[in-house]
Amino acid sequence: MLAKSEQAITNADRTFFQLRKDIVEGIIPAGSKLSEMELSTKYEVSRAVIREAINRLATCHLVERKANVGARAVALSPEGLIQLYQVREALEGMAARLAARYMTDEEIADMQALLDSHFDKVKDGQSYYQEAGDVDFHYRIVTGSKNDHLISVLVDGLYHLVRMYRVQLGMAGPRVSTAFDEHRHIVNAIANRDEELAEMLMRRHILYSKNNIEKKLNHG
Amino acid sequence: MLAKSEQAITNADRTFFQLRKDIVEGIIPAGSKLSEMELSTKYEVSRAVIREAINRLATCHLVERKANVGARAVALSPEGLIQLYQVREALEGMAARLAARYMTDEEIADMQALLDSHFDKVKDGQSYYQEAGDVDFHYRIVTGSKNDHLISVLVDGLYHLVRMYRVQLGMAGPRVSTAFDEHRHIVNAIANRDEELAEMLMRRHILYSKNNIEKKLNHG
DNA sequence: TGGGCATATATTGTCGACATTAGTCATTTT
DNA sequence: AAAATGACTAATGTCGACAATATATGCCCA
Repeated sequence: MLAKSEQAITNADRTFFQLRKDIVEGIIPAGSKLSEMELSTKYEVSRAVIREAINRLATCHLVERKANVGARAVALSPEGLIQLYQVREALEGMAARLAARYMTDEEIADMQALLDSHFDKVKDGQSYYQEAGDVDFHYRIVTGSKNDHLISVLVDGLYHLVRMYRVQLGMAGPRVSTAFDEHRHIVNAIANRDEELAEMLMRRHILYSKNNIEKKLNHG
Repeated sequence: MLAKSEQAITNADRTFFQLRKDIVEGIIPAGSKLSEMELSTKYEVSRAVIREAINRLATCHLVERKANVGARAVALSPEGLIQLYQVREALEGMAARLAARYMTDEEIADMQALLDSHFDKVKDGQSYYQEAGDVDFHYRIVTGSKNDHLISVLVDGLYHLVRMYRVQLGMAGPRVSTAFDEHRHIVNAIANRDEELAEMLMRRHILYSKNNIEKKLNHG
């Protein structure tokens, strides 16, 4: 996996992570109401802690809050998925461009080595590539942009929503080997310091990925 | 001005808006510490309300919070400005593309009328165009994208940081008439439903705008 | 005299109780 | 009978006090 170095210090941190996990994985059903009282007994913390956790989730767009009414876990919808991937395309495209500009030669070499190890696994027929490897790859590109805003919006925000769609729609799909080739091409563009191509390839990659999930959403 | 329909319901809302304004406008100096006790007496609300407001500001990247230590207003830096505009370029470029796809003919006509009225003012030598008109223009494009994530990240997040840089670096600069022409070209591309061109022109527009502020930051 | 450790203080994190608001249901009035 | 109004209930919003943590101060020891 990847070390997101997101370690909980305070109780509110722990509760926030736990709540986020439960929403992303559907333990708390999408669209359901989040009662502060109920959750405070369930997670064995005070209401203030729950409130802070919910507030943080609201800024991640994982829950929607209305004043004096309460908060609900987000509902999944085709429109939401499309909008999500539109933003991903823009931001990760820019991330790839900046990665081609700012990543060190060493970081690029590491990423190439990572892809090689993924290739071995894919070759052996292990197809858990998508969930772990894909995330790892995109994570490295994004952090390689060296842009704190980009990193924050994607890693702290959108990626959890993406995972929520993937988990709750039961993604494991094909597109493993084809996605692998796309990753390889993107890394090559970055290694060549070709910003233009890196951005373009990443945008295409995201578009294909969106179409893939979209297909499942309409059929399943 | 523009009606952001951001109306305060609760005390935490009011305090959040007030605090945000004071940070953006430099009344609370950039980089200074935000003491919860101190602010609770100053704004005449309880610490819980201040805490919630600060938490919200943290997600806007207007303050940085460390557990058990406290929060500080963000510091302005050349790197921060560059990173900010890198994200703007990606997101607003995509917003222009989506606006060309999704805006209604009526919305486009309204925007053209808006530009006409701006043109009259610029022609008369009124140069408060940048602050009010520019914001209004970009706001319409972003909302025209019909993408909630895009709207939220830009309007609730980045734009306040952009304004913070502008205000605290004393922007009023030239680039009024040239920016106006750029706006006109972007609207034309949207009216022609030319997504590709709309995105490209918007990205160029943001780049020029960044270079303009960057120059001031290095000289002033 | 300089560095490390223990104490002291001030700030943040957490909690339970109270105030206020939204939503519901029954009652009343036209 | 339908709509409006009023009280009731259950949730969120707000508060002040207590607990836990980090920083500063001063003491002790090498």
